[in-house]
Amino acid sequence: MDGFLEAYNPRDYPAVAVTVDVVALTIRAGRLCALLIERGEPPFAGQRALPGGFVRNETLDDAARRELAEETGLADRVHLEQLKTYGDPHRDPRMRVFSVAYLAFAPSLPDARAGTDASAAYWVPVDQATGLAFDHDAILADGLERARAKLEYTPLATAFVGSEFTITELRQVYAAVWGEDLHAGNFHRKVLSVPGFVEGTGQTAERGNEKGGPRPKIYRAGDARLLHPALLRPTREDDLR
Amino acid sequence: MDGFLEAYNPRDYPAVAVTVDVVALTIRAGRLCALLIERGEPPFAGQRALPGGFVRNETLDDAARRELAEETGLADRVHLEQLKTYGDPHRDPRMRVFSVAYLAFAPSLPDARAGTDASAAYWVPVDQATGLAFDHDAILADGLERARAKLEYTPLATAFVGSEFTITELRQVYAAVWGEDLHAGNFHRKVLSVPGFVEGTGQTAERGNEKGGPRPKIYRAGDARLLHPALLRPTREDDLR
DNA sequence: TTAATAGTGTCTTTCAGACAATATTAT
DNA sequence: ATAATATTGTCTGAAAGACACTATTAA
Repeated sequence: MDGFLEAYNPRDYPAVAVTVDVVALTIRAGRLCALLIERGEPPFAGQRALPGGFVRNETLDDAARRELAEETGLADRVHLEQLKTYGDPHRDPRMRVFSVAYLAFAPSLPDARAGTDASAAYWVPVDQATGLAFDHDAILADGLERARAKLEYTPLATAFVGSEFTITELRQVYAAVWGEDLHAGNFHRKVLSVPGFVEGTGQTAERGNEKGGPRPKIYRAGDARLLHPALLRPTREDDLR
Repeated sequence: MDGFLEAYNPRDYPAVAVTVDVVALTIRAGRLCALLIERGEPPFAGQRALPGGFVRNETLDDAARRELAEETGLADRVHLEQLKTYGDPHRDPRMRVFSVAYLAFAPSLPDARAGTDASAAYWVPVDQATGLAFDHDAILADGLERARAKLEYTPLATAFVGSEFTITELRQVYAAVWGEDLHAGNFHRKVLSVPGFVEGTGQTAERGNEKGGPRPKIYRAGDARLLHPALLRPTREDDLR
């Protein structure tokens, strides 16, 4: 960082731009979905991409929150964290663009709306979110891996459900994000045994499951920031080497 | 990302710069140390800072590796990963500068050398690495927390030692990074029980410890990319809420 | 009545951590 | 000889995962 700025004249260098792109995830109908926009202009016109935009005179966090709000309306109640920065020289064919990617967890939301720039915005199941513009396939993949890992040792699964929820809803979040079913009984006991993960409301749901069964108890998110002990994914040997 | 670039003229916007800054960590004499440079020019002249520099026509990873090599000579055998990007509007008083921070783990190295820009470069114990220029105190703190967490579930402690090492050396890495001693017997058994963490060489050290004791066996890093089960830090209750 | 679910109980295996024991080596 | 260390052994309690069981509710 030293030296160059003293002699730095912006006009001497090729222009660079900095954007934020957001991997926004939610769960709809039991499936993990990502927010995508449809590009109206070249390059990649007509192709899908992650929502994002130019960073203005604001912090990076604020830029990400603003972009997300433009597409979803909702920026409160959404967990947002920085993911990674992508800056390969030719990731954008027009000029050098650095993209600071963010990861967002949203509860089930009304349909997305088109932002100011995008011609359309909608939630897409992540296994169908392929062929994205730029390097957005890779960004999405990194976001998914981060999300899967974060469910293990943080209570962020609660960011995918409403402020009040049942243990079964929470389990369905894990199942959707990890892509595999969890044993209902063991999951139930585990969640209740982790201090601060959830706290009871004393209330019970109006009805049981559509297919029958007792009315479940209703919980709120607790005050834990980390799960201890963690809720580990079933291990796949291949991931380790 | 959509829209603005079509109408984007660099001359219409305040210039921005993108740099990389590196949190390079090593262990010297049993203490965790960070690489710092001394700034020669204002702002923050004479103050210490993280090594870093302007991103050229190269990937971000390459930029970080180049900057690190300028200060340490050594870029091989160094683990390097992206940490986080810092872009608050006024983090640099002169202009808008986005810094992509990297985290590096190096084995014990010869003294650092001054890079092209810096007037001096040296390893400083992390508890004495305070009062840095810009927002580098915060970047260093984020890097340390990442390093501490990574030792738990990855074999990256081996990046701090030579290619051949003893279990005791590995334990001293954990002790230095986590800032607390570990029980020698339990640590020993634990490391050997995690598949792929270390593999024996069949060799034994020339001598035992200076103060006596048997000659320890010598190990190499194994092929695991993740530790399973993980080697968890002693829990501090406060960290959880 | 039937079938599915919420929630609890039990058992086995694994693992972390405390502590002890033994053999080996530098001084 | 002494003292420190490397390595292994033993024990206890926590926790994960498999499985079984009960009570409750929708259809």
